[in-house]
Amino acid sequence: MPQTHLRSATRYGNRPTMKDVAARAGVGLKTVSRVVNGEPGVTPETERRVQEAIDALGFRRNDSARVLRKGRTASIGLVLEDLADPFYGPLSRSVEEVARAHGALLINGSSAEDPEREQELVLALCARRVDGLVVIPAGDDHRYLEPELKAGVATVFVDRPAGHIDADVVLSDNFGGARDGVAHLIAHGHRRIGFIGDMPRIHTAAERLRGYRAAMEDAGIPVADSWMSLGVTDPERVRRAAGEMLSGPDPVTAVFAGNNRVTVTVIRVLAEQTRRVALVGFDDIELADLLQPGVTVVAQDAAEIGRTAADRLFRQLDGILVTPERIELPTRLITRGSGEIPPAD
Amino acid sequence: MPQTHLRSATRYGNRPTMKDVAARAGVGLKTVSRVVNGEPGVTPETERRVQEAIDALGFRRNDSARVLRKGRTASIGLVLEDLADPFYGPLSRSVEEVARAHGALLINGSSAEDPEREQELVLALCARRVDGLVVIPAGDDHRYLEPELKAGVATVFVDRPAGHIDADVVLSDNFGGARDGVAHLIAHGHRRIGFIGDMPRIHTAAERLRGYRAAMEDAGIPVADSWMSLGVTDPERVRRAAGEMLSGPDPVTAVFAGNNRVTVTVIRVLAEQTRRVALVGFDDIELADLLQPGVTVVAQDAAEIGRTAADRLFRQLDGILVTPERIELPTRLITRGSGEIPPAD
DNA sequence: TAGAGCCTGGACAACGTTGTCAGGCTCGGG
DNA sequence: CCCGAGCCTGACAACGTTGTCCAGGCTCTA
Repeated sequence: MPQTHLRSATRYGNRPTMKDVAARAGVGLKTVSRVVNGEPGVTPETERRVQEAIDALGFRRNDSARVLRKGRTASIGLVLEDLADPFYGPLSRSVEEVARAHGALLINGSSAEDPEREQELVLALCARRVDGLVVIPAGDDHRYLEPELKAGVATVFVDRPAGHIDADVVLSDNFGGARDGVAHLIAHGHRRIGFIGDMPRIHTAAERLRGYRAAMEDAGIPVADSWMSLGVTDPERVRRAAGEMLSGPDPVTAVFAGNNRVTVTVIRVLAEQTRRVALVGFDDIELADLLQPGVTVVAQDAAEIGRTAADRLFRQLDGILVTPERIELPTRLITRGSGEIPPAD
Repeated sequence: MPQTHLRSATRYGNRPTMKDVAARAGVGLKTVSRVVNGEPGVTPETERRVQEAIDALGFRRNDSARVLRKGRTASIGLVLEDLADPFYGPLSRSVEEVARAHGALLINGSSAEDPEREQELVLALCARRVDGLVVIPAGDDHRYLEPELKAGVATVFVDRPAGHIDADVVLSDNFGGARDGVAHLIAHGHRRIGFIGDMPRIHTAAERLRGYRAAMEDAGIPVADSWMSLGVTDPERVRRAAGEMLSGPDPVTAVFAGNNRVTVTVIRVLAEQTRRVALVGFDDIELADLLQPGVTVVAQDAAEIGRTAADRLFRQLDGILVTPERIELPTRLITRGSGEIPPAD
């Protein structure tokens, strides 16, 4: 019995509880609770005594117990691909900002594009009873979330729709953006245009590829297989892919890069070329305007996407929304030079 | 009484509890707990029945209750300045990676360089009983953390030391890095070198300024006041500051930029100059090698800093460390061209 | 076949907080 | 002087889980 007491006392390294504060202030437990939560009905004198005890003991309310009692954690989870990616930093920050406005904290997790890890993270967040989830999906089957949705966990998907479940999704107009970007190249006289992008099993990559194809078809240009390189993002392979489409029997005069990582590598490759090759990239990159030439991109607004998703999440939590929706945000073509280079052949 | 039951049932939107699972499986509550936690002492047959009930009900353990009971949350907090800053993304990611290896989740918070907000965030994290804290300080007085430290919250400061308390800190060798960077300019013949940095009340800024002064003094070069611009980071003011030191009566032939944001703006200003001015920046920036000329920088390894800090945090949690230490990580001078431009005067 | 020992399962308290409710006090009016 | 209204205060249960402890049934051996 004394042992039990000892253990409980060292539990959080001797953290005082409301009971301790109450004892020291000579009041009841509930009175302490009232003071801590700013509830009315406490005499100034009593409040002063309690506050004194709180300061003296360094008391800090235990939110775990509070959550258990109240059922709301005032925290939301954000599962994304990789926080180190410059696209996700601002996105995460804007989600945090909205959460903060609603008094909630943000728990971040990186899935590293691994579906299993995504599920693991999401379920861990659910076990902590986050009030809501913003998920940038890595996998394409999210039925494992059904019990959670039924239990009332607000959920918004971002960047790619959820697989096999009906949920809100906020994303950029990947198709339209890519189509416009490629059309821009065509408008500048290009016909042999290369495409380097991620695996089509990734929704954004598939949509952008579709946009590329649509633009080419609209212009009546048949696409050669050698112009497309899919499932390629690591620098080494992008380098090889770009090299091939630039030197083949039917060399391209322009390249459309499917995402920011690809764009960066393509810039490097093009810098080594003697021939001038046009480039439009999907996603903006920092300092793109300072390069020679400036890099023309199809930009998405990561912060705006995050804000929109988080807004929707909290509206779900307020019980305002019921029907899952798909929200597509427009992209913006930013011309800086690289996309306006005329074909050299 | 029936009302109470109704409320409890709708608490988390009808989330099943171990009690519900136990009832459905026809076993005791504790048996469910054992199955969920993989504890021994359950027949395969019983386990099967329990597992079935769990799946049927979509049960997910409530970690809030678990935490309350066990005293460990398996989560750590990271308070930084701004997750959208390219320096902090990789840092956060590497902290997350270490946390993950220890089975912990990461809660992120951005202080926006506001001391009050920092404190608010840190205390909110403490109320949630995070096991540990990694803090990039915004304020310079952290005595408010004393009760927490005493209560056993592991804490590591990053980038700047804690104020008025004794705690671990992991940072770059800001002084040495800046001194080396400036010495590099001096070695290339410069004598009139400008310095643009943040307010000296920020530790890193002060250290870098000290490094600048040390390098100049080592070379026996007296520093003119008009060469130094402190407390300047927003583009507009950097622009003005740079303009002044480039056009004054005693114009500089080289600039040392105190952080990544300053560097970017200075690059823009220099690009507009006819005269060629040398530049070395503190912090690496993306694509720095693709610019004309490439940007010479003093680089810190954000990921390594995060990893080191998180490692130390968990070592504290394992009870291995006792004495707070200051760990300084080396910086690396990366020459790319802009720092090797000879003085033009 | 009886007893010892092991294995499985369940009852119960506790973690720290908050919602409910009732008791006691003060104050003013009749 | 008494009574009711209104304000403070505190006792108590409950949130969902896990640690402790004990009971009952089984196996194995003598």
